[in-house]
Amino acid sequence: MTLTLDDLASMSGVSRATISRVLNGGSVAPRTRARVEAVLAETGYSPNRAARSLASGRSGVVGVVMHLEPSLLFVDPYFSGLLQGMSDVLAERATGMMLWLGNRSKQETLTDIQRMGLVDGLIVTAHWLDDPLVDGLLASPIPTVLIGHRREDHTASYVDVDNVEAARSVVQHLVDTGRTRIAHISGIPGSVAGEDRLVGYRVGMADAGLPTEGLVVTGDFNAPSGADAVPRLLERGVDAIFCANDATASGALEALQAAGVTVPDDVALVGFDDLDFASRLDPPLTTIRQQVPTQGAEAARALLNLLDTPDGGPRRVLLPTELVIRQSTIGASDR
Amino acid sequence: MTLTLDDLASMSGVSRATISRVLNGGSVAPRTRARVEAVLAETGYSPNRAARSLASGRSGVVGVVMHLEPSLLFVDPYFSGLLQGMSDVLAERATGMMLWLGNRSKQETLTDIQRMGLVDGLIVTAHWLDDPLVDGLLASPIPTVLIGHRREDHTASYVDVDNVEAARSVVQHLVDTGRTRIAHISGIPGSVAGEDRLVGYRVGMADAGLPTEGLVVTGDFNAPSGADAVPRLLERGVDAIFCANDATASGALEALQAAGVTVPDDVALVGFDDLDFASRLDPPLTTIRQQVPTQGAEAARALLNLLDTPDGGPRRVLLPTELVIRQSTIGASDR
DNA sequence: TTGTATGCGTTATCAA
DNA sequence: TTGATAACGCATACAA
Repeated sequence: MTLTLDDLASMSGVSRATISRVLNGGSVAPRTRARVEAVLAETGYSPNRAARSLASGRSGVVGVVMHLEPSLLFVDPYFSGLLQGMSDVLAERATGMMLWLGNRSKQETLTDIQRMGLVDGLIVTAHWLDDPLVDGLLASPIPTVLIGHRREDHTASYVDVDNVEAARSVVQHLVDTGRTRIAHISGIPGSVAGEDRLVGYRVGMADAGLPTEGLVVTGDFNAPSGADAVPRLLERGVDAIFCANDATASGALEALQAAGVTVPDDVALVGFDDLDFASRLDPPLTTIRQQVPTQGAEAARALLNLLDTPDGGPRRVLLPTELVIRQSTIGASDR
Repeated sequence: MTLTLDDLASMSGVSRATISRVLNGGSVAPRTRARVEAVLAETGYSPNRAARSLASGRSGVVGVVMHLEPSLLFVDPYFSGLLQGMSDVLAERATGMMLWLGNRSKQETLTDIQRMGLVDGLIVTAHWLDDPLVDGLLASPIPTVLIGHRREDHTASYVDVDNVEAARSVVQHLVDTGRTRIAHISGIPGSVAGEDRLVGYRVGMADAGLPTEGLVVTGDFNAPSGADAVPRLLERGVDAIFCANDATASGALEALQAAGVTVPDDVALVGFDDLDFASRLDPPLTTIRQQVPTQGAEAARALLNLLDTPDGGPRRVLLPTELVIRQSTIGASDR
């Protein structure tokens, strides 16, 4: 039952090459094409991937490298959102997707992918500014699109959200609602998101002519680091805290309330990510919403693009975000 | 720099065929093998996958199909646990893994996989007793291992946890601690886990000579369905509630406490899954722990096994579970 | 527009 | 134990 081009050729009275042209969109006379397509439909033929790869040098499969704790893959909606977006786009082009998770050493992952030799290109999550795995992948000849970016690298293709602009818009919102002592509990130093959001914060503060001395505390994207930072910030006198993500904000919120501070009356609070729980906090959290599936989709598109026209130079996409204003910054009384 | 067997052949002074034998474990004279392996190591040669697939008919890649509700994708550590277990085992055999998620129609997924034609076998999550996608996959010639099982099918290979025995052991624990009016808030009818756990409940009750009339309420694996069931069960007089999963139990717990019922003094409560939050409820929840990564690993092993010896008949693995006893059934006073 | 012929890099079947 | 050599199924340059 496994048909070959030769079978189809004899069935439709044309040569093998013509069938191939019909399949790959070559130029074929309309009548001939119709006849061949009829046979194609009738037989339900589907080409042998291996033979096609061998002859063409392309596999029709792209790799996705997510070097993270596998336990986070489905727990953190971020990664499943990315996968969702990617697979939608790739499916349109009948392109397969292979997934590498980060449960092995980086070097192993790298050689694995190269030895495997069955991907035409890669999409790689790059959440750390400095990551040997990513450096290795970029150095290899495999066309690669990053999700996140490399600060110093202007040759790599990437898709990222505009963390800087998002953070700046948070600060502006706080300034617009009358806050002046605006603190930032940062993400992990060395992480793309952490550093960019910090930069955006500084830009926003500078734009407003506000000081930042003593108002930045280093966090780690987790709730406890948010809670820890609160006492120090209260000592210094703040009327707003912008946290590097929602988890940090939830920890900060708990600590603020434990200290008898009212949000937002005494201190406004902002997160980043708009995870599910953000709207269910009390008060609901003002935060930044990212279109995560869109990020995955754009990365897939960028890669397909790169594969189609290898000489076109790097693709760089910076996606906008959305400020979601809730009661943690404006309260009921401001309305 | 892309080496072929011919290159290696001339470099090591043997024929192409001999190199291939060295690579694939054929019989080669020790001295010859040593010489070839030296060249292999020196050059860092790695075979062309497409050519290998074409000649051998095998791809060295297995597919993983997780056709689940997108909403579950975001909350359930179950799937990442499975992936983790699988990828560990597959990595040992240098076998690649392709992932299909459930964001497209079942029929599309099915034809996709077949047309793609580059997997040697499949691992498929089968959480519904009746699922056209799974039926289609089983009907196809691709060797397939299910996670979960088909009630009527005795030819399919599968890995599942022993839900029936687990549920029976829950009932026995409740009976052993003096409960007699034991209710069950079930999972979704038609789901493998829901139905098997219900069967185990009935078996346990029958073993203990206890009646079940009016004590089973249909739930849907979510917290609200647990909360909804509680008033009805309290009316009928119960001293224990076994919920089909932890989420249902958390809903039930809230409703019980809202009704002024003390857990476990008045009513004992049991869940299933031992998710993170189960131990953090008040009181901590007695539940069933599954070794999810083990399930994934066993599924991968079963599939590799099936690929190695296709005539060996179906592989069936039923994994044991562990009853985790906490204060929601024994309380502090029972100690 | 179509057909012919060759090559892609392995594996596997024969002989030697 | 080893070496020729024929598949494997398709894409593609070239010729017609």
